[in-house]
Amino acid sequence: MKNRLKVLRAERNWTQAQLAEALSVSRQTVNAIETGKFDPSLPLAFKAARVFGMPIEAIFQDEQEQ
Amino acid sequence: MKNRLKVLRAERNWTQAQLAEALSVSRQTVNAIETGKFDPSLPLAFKAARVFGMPIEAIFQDEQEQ
DNA sequence: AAGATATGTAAAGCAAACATGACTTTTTGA
DNA sequence: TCAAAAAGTCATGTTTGCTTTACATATCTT
Repeated sequence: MKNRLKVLRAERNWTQAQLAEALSVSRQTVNAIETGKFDPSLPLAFKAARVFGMPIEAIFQDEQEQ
Repeated sequence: MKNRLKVLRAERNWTQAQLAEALSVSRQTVNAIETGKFDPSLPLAFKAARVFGMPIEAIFQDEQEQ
């Protein structure tokens, strides 16, 4: 699962801490997701979609082509 | 998190077991998600979107309006 | 009535998604 | 240059997604 969080954050000049607060998760969680340590839960992905005002698919991409 | 899995299944005349196989999860997992016991992971939501040929938002709905 | 099929549910266990706290490294700006 | 801010990382703990096994119930056919 790839994601564009870092880019979307940069476009808005947000820090990981600011995004974390907008999503009501910890800064470490945002960092871990950005660096690919784990995938967000579905509810968190929905929150991100709401925060960025775009569909989930525009933020997260399934890299499993299978 | 609400979902339309039961309806989408019915439209296709699929059993929970058939959907489970298409998603490569257990039948109990499909049942638990349908009955709201827990939310699917993001990768599993992507799989469902691929199986049904529609965006994640057309299958799962965030009911938190907050 | 009896068997087959579909669904619901429960318990136990594992792995992944989070949390908190603390520390190090990198980037930034005055 | 140097300090502050941002980002990265590690350890530890809790919660939740998901598994397997097992059993109960409902419906449908024969």
